[in-house]
Amino acid sequence: MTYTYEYPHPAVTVDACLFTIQDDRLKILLIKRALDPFKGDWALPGGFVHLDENLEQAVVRELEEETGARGFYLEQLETFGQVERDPRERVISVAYFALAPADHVTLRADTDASDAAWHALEDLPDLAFDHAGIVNKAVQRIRSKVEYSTVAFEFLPPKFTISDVRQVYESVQGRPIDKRNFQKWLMSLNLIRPLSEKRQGSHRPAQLYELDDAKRYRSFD
Amino acid sequence: MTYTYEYPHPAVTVDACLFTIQDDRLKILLIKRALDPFKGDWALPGGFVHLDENLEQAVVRELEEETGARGFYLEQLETFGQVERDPRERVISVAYFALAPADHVTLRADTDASDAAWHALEDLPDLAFDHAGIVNKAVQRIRSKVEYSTVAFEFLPPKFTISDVRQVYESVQGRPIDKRNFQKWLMSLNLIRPLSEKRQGSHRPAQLYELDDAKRYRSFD
DNA sequence: TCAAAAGTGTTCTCTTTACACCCATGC
DNA sequence: GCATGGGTGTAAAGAGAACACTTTTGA
Repeated sequence: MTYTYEYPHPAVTVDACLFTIQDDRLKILLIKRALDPFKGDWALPGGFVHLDENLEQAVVRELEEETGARGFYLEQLETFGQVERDPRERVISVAYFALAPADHVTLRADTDASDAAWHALEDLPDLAFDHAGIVNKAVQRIRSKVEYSTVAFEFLPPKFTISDVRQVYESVQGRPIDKRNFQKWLMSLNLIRPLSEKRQGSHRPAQLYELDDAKRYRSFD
Repeated sequence: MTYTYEYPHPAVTVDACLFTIQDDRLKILLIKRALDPFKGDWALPGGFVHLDENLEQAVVRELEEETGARGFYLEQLETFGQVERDPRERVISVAYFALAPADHVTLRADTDASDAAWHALEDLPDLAFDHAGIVNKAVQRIRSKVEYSTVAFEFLPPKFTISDVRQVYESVQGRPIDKRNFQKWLMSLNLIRPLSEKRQGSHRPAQLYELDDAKRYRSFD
């Protein structure tokens, strides 16, 4: 079956930059392409938008296919439409970024991808298409968003300690943060509630907190 | 002539929110649609992306057709792709916003538009498609961008007074700003250079300045 | 001489930063 | 008892906000 139009139409894809924090490093999910073009190269998960689904639905579908997980924080990043970005035909890609706690995701390769893996940002392989540029933009966006909003909590599981939160900020910003100042600041935001549990370890137990759900995502100011 | 594809393709358009400041108010350029759908309604200027042009080129082309002007500050806003947003076929629209000094633009209606006019934001007519939502997003974006970058200067002509700058900020933010604090802040940024001219009026002449071009667009921090 | 906008400093408040020691647990 | 990360306060500096009068011109 074929589809015919009076004017030429581009193809439209969605691509996702799914980030998580693992081993105190910001990491991104990449898939190894099983098909040409760029067969064997690493690339962002993504695919063509179906005509009967919204853009967000397309990203959610693609991410679910790759990771088996749902319910990521998802936000549109930017649309990339350079004429020559895909050698096959004119392809306009709407890029999204998504955030998830590492344990929320179970990787599974599907038909489009021969492999899927987390990659630390400081150590990325060469990427297919213009995906390196997309990843750059996404990283910039997350770094700045963490400064003026509560997105950082999207990297955390439902129960967490204050040190967990601080480590997220340190991983994203790539620098150490003063423990006392950070705690004071975080508490002044009134975002989190202490639980009656503590986390045990071979040291003093740490108070666990949960995010006040009404405040799950907000900008400061 | 027709165009045939193996899979269905959406149409892709660009839409532009061109803002200016006129009479101390933030205004947006709208065109009155000459054709169905939404014939006779006001809408954002825009049109279909040609397959041999980049997205930015498409916006520049469309704006030039409507206004006869070039060289706007232009930035991608967001892509709108709800399934039902256009009654004709699946249309995905990449929205941009553009800023210009009022005197940079001469309106001219072309074949697609029976009319083109500036509209104050507090007094917008009903808009075609989902354009009201696009305008909302664009206004939010400009308001916040003015706070953390030098975009405001894109509303100003090459020579301006400090009061001119302040009035831009007041118009965008919709509230008065303390004259002394504003001047201190602006000067501390080291963005502008005094000229040897002054602007005359029926009051004390005002020092004219120009923007240091190396600093035309930058974020604070 | 009056109306209109230009130009100019100081004080106070609040926010941000720097910095060091004791605590509770597991081994 | 020692190693590990958890938990806590104060002082100094810097940024932002409040606030009023004199100057220069054209009419």
